[in-house]
Amino acid sequence: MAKELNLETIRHSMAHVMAEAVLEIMPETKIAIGPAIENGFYYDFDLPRPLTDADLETITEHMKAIIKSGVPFERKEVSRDEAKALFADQPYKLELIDAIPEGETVSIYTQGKFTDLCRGPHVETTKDLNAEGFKLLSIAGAYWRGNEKNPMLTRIYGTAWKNGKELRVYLDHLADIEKRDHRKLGKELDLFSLHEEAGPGLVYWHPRGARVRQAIEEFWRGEHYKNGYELVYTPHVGKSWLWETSGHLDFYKDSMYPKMEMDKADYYAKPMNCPFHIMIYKNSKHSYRELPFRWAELGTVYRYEKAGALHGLMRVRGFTQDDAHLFVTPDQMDDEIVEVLRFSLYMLHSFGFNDVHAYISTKPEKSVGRQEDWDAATAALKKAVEKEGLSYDIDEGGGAFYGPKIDLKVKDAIGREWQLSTVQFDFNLPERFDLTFVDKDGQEKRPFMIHRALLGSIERFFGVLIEHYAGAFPPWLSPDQIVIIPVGENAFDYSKALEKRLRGEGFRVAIDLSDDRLNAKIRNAQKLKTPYMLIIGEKEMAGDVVSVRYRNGKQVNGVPTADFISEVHGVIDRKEQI
RNA sequence: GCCAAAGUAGCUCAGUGGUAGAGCAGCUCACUCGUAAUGAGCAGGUCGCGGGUUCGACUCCCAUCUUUGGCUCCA
Repeated sequence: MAKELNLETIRHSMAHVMAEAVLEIMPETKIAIGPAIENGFYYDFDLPRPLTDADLETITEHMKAIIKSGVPFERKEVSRDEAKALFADQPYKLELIDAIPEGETVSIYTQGKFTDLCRGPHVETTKDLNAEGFKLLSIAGAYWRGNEKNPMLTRIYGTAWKNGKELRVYLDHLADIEKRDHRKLGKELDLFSLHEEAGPGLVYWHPRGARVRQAIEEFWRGEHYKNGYELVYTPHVGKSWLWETSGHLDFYKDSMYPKMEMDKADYYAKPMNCPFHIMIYKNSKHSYRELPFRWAELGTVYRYEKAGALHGLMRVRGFTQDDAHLFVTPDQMDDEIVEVLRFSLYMLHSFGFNDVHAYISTKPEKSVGRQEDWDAATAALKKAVEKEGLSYDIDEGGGAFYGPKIDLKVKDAIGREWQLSTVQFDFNLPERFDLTFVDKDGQEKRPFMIHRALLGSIERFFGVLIEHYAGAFPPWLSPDQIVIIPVGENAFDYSKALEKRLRGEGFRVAIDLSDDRLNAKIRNAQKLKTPYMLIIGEKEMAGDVVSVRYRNGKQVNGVPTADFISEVHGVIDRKEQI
């Protein structure tokens, strides 16, 4: 018996076993498709009634029995008509059979009493599956063939592994993901909240969350000045003229907050910052000598995301983009792209993301702009990515209609990918707003426009940071960098003076003057994941020293206060994690 | 928007067709404490919101809002 089994084959076979189990329980079920996916499998069903978690247990029991019965998976090639006869009472399968291209073999797999239309491959017998190596995870809705016009089927997700040990490792990983959930940590660490009664998808930054945001923004602004950007501020609303000209009203009206009527004009909350930066550009005539312009703004935008799409900080209706627009002459394009990319990587690394992968998206079928501009811009993107030595994939035809782009995805501490930076060419807006500059030859020419966001949205980026660090931010980002914990009341005055001294150093300092016992104070500081806890009692007061408890439990006693101060300055300046 | 589940105190959750309960947090009092929860007491809820059924609804039904898991979408 083949022992080197492919996980994908195991998972796909597991999906068939699940379908058999579901049919055993509810024979009138119509089956759709059941592929292997990353970490597991799913199968879509058209069921006679909704499922409950109890059903998952029953299905699991049936699956275990099928696995233990050790029946073989038998492949058979059949004609189209035979297949149709076999699946006469399975409408979804009939549709799939019709979709198989002429000339392609139609194959079916049978295990026990269950036969499925399937290309395979499968394990030899259900004995190759491990009854302890799988778990049904969730029930969800899914459109037949992924089209929202089609009926909604019930999808059961499961995970499957070679054995129970591998399954447990994966389930531990899922538990880790749950522990890092930014919505949970946001509450526990008192960072932010959302209020359904005040409007879904709108974020309230609490003082502790706002401190993190301020640290992010302060760094962001400083680096932008250093890198040749100018910072601008623009309004939050604008007349419909802006969005008619930009084309947003045509394409995205349904995703915009509805209009506000005022003085016989229609105003909209901005879903994008671009037209506003363009207004600044259009405020005067520009010479080639002035370009490039690099204008950045932490611009808050509003988009009416569908109710079901909202998710914590990751998908919201009001958010702040770390946006910038570059207006460049065609011959500045290559250098500017290289610089933007280098800057992006520097920023991502500063926040602790060192595993970055690039995705270049090229011209889609429907697009605006000249072919030679698309070619040049796409070539510039590729060159820049290669120059930075980034690994990349090309998504042919995946660009927006207005220009090619690079997206940067980072891997977090537990290997999940998040898309953060994006650099996009825009051949549309310069045309629509008739942007020009006067070139050397005295002719008016069209500048290139590049949109870019390094962090994406501050809200989402914050969510990613929370999950990446599991709430234990590096000191430069931590809401409280230091908490002072007096052992007893007689150390209160000294502790307050110390707090003042440390604040004077620019540190974010908290002090625990509650009447809790020392143990409880440490526990509370630990739960807030404060990087440095200073225990202050008789010994420390006597010698101008501090006893430092790090949040990892490490403890160093009797550190001269001045030494501690310079240690923390160093860690913050170098943006180190401790 | 679609499918499904959920909504009970600030948080985490129990509970029942006869108008609600715990732990933590909060407040008060006592203890003044040396490395992950000191003890006692008090207070806190029109059980998401609106209808209906019923002698009686937090519980059953309908509608609605929101949240969660997915699907679709994501300029």
